[in-house]
Amino acid sequence: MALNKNGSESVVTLKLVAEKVKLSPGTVSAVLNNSPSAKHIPEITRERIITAARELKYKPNLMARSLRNKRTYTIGVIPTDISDGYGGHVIAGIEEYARQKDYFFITGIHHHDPVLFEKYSRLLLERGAEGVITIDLNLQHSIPVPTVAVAGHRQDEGATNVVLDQRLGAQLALDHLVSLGHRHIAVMIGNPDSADASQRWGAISEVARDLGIPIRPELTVQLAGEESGPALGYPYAKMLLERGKKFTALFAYNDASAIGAIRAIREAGLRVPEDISVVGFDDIEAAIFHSPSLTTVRQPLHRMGEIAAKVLLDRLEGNEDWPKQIAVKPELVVRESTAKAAN
Amino acid sequence: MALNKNGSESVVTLKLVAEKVKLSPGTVSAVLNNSPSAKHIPEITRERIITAARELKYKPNLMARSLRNKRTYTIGVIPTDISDGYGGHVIAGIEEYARQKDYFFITGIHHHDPVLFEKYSRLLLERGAEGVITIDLNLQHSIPVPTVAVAGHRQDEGATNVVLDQRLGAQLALDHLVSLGHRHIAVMIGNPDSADASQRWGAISEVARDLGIPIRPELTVQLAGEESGPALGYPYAKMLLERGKKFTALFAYNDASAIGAIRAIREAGLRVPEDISVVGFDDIEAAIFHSPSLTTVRQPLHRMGEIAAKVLLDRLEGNEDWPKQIAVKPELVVRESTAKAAN
DNA sequence: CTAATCAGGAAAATCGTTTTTTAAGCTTGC
DNA sequence: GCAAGCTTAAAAAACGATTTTCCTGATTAG
Repeated sequence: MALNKNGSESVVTLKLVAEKVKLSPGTVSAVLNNSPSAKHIPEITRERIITAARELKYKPNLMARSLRNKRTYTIGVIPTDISDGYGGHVIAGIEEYARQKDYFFITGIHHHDPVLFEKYSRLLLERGAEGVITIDLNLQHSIPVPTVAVAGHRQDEGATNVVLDQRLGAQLALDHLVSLGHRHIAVMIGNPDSADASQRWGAISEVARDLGIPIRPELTVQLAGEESGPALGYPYAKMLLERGKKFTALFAYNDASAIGAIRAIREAGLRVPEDISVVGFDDIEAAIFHSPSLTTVRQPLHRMGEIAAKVLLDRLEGNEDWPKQIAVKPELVVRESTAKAAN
Repeated sequence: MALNKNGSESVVTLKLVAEKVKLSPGTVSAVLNNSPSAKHIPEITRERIITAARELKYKPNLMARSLRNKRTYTIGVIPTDISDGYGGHVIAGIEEYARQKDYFFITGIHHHDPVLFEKYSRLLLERGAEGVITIDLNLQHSIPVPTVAVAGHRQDEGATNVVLDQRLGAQLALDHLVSLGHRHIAVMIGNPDSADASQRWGAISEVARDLGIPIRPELTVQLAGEESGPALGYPYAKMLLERGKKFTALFAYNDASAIGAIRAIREAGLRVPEDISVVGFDDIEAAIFHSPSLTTVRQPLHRMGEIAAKVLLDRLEGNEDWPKQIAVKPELVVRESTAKAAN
């Protein structure tokens, strides 16, 4: 039964501070919180109280405060995964912002299992979460507290979506390829399960058309199946190559599939980037570790986490005027996997 | 000002349950908690209470309970990083176990900065953390609550270390290399900052000696500096190669440095694994994404997180008989980066 | 001069539990 | 026949903060 050691000294309560300044706890509380009921307390008394509190290192007991205020200062975070190099980055951003604002966060990792999701979201609410952030979730289950979805596209009232500007991502990548002389560009379309797949593909085909190099259907494949990681990209890249249609660049759905595709390209006796340039998406760790290191469209995951936390906390603090959607801008990271078009 | 929606219906308190069964809140509480003071309550009354509570879906308010019990059911987790493919895995394990046991966890990510570490550990205690788990931390700062260190080697009273069995890791990797015919094995020794570096190097040289192929000093390099990721391994592998001493296998400090080393080896005109086999350590995501995919010693990070959580929670529940150290067993994952020795 | 206002702060209520104390109604023992 | 001892449960105190109500002098308005 561990007791509440707060730092080092024994616990100092409001009553203790009150005794020290010979005032009542209520008065001390009012002054410390600058509450309206303290407007008649003269400056000199205020200062006495405040210095006393500082000297004693008074820290309000959060449980007591929560009980009284009916606030828990806790948000729930529901990521698909945390160890996959996506969720972890977003969570790091959330953590940073939330801690700085003196909020807790608690999590439930569901691995895309709807039953677990259901269970954990209930659990988090029971635990007193005042709001929820979901990460990479497409489920349309309405949650009775303010919600922010990172890389989700929720339509329900009460939800804010933090999404990537897919149009810009497509623009950056295709501009880069076109400026290197590529005209025959193959595209891997994401698995329909993946939250961003359809929007990204839409953006890519629009931009390509605008650039005057519409994507030819015979140069596209759509990923499918349960696989994730590079094993996902490999077979589809192989299919693409076996069609025998010529292309000098491949815009993969993400970094993982790009890496799988590079393997397939090499096995077909071609080189990256000399024969085929490859662009990924996300900028996961492996993108820089790989050889050749990947040119890719970076998602500012940490920042997306921060933004999600900021929007949610603002709402919890009473801001009624919250956005339905926030788009963040990706950036292009040019590395070794892209080069001038072969001919 | 979000209120406490717990699930769907309006909040049901102990008093409500008490009214429904026409008993006092105290009695209901005693029965629900099976507390000693309820030992004279007859079975029939108990059942009435319990079914009523179930019907109303009564869930005790955690804040109120914590306030009264001086328990917070919260543990603090202090990782170096969460988005690096190490901390994230460990945390996923902690999360799973803690949630199942109805504990919260809260985090402070310090990125190896001692000032931040100091600040966050204080913060977590102020927040009521009853115990702390550190991840990959070598600092010797004593914390006034029960502590478990994952991949740390703390000597202070009150701390349990959850570590990898480095001896076994070394054994697995070297057995593998030796069985492939390697006799001239180079070793990268970890950065002294890294929690496991010295123990791992100790284990490797012991095992090598036992196998009759002592590691020759001219075939070792020690990593240093602030870099992490493959950029860390690259220059040191280069140095190693430039010495001109022959070796057919390299046991890198970890996967990241292994990947950097492979790059250096290739630039020197050699092939992996045909000319030089490379073994990594950790089994991060990039190990399988890389080409060639890495043979590596896998750390069961998720499991280490679970174990850490279990030990800590057992202690918090009153178990006085806790271990000072728990070693978990790595396993060898053979992939493409190792092959028969060249000659 | 009296009534209303105000300054300054104490006292009490409250949040929802848990735990300790008290108490009423029976039974039992002598 | 009556104190002692069970049963069964209510009542009250406590956890530590916040908020509302109340109180006492002093000041001001009419």
